[in-house]
Amino acid sequence: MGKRDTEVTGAESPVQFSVDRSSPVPLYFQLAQQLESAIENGRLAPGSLLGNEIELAGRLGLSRPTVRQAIQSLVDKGLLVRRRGIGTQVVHSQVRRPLELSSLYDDLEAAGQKPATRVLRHTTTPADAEVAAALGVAEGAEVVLVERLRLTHGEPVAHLRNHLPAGLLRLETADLEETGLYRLMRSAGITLHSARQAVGAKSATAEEGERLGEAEGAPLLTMQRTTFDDTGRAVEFGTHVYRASRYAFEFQLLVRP
Amino acid sequence: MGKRDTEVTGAESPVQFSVDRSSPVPLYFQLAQQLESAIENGRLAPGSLLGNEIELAGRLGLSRPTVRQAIQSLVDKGLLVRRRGIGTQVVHSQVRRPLELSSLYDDLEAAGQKPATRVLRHTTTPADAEVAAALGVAEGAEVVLVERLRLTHGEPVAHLRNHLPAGLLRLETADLEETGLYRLMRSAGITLHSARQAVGAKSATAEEGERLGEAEGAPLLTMQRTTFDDTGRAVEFGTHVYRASRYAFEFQLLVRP
DNA sequence: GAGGTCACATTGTCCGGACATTGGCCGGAG
DNA sequence: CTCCGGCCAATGTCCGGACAATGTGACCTC
Repeated sequence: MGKRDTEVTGAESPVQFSVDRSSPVPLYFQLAQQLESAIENGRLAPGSLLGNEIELAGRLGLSRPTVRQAIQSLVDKGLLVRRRGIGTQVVHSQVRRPLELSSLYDDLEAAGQKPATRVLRHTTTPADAEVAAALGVAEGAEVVLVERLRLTHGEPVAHLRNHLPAGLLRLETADLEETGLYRLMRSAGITLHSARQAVGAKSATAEEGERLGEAEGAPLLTMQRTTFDDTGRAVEFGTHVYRASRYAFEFQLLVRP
Repeated sequence: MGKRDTEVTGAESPVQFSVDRSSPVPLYFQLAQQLESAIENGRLAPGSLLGNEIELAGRLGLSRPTVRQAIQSLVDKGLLVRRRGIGTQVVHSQVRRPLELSSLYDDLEAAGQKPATRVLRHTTTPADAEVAAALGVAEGAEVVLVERLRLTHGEPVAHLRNHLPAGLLRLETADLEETGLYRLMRSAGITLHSARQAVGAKSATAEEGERLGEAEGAPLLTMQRTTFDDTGRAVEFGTHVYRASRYAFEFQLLVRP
């Protein structure tokens, strides 16, 4: 019950949308999802107009604010562009997902690389000045230190060194071997909010080369990251080193209007 | 005329807001700006509640949707966090600007580095397969090629190699020496929309070392970027190389909820 | 005293309407 | 033929209200 159908661009490929008022999913979200999938499937051709908001609302039995909210969420994602006096059209560029706060583990898994993790160290240690500043704890305070080697197909990809505030969550070495740190934090009820990153490059020292299977002096990609939860608390400080021959950061970014 | 004042957190430091209905600036935007500056100045303490939307609207003489729009824009920026049943509070982390589609020129200028540019090449050339694919033109089609050396304090920082579709804009070598490419494109009426980037590392070849003032084999940071305007057209394809000893990418990213 | 239950506060969702602003189209004037 | 002005379509802004969903805290019961 409570369904309404409609279409846009009545020309060649009429795309149908419908909302279910009995669903607990917000109406604007239902519409946004359907629009997004229609765009990804190509049922909504790139560059095509979306039809004016008022009529679209009328056909769906929704109000204009609700339709606008759905459209706006896709504009924020970069899938649509609004032009006053013209209409709303589908952006026709290869939009990958914009830069997310993703873990290396998820990145590799999404690429079908079957990541594996070897935990090299998992202890507590006094925070040095750098770690203390990043995590917002006193210098010398005990923090959790995790050092991991991330591999794909048995080959090392990166060396990950992370510091976490003590008592933030119960970390099990076995879990660390199984999945990524971010997933463990999320499933512990921590809401990741933002991160500050710095990406650079360096030459491998003898020790780093040994660890990663590269020659001394080989180019390495470095990343330092501090992650905050939604209360502003620093929940993680990481210093990571990637083999440049095996990994590069790829991402899409949008211009904030 | 048409001003209304109010405050939040009537406790110690009453923060005043006011909107000017005679201004052409949207009301929600006025409020958002005032909230943002209050947060940056610390007049709105990190972690403090913002007071409920209905009362805030009433005091300002605005409707709740308008107030919500202002708050929402700051939530999107990562400055505020909403919690249903609780209220809206100020995030208390050092929020720098999130990753923007900025040019190296702007980055350096913002850091007070007084960037200089030396144009090494500025011609047209047939597109090879890689450039043609990135720009969406036919292989062999004529495209504009610009090679620049970016310096600060007389020292090279990066070597920038850019390809642009022919006829996109009139590029003057003199302008390129004066400012960044993105600024020139924007002032030519091009609306930058999104970019796809890949960041990696490599060792300097003899030629690269020569150009950048580094030894052969020195670590370099590489970036490839394709930029699109709001119609989805590729407007620029760049292959850049940075001295790792002088430059690193720093940015903040937000979790998309 | 401990536990659960209920009221309250606050944000989330949604509606229907009104007017302003902008960009393109078309017709008329020069 | 060109240029200018006005009309039209579409999004932008704003209002006032209504009900739902969700944490918090106090109250009540056991």
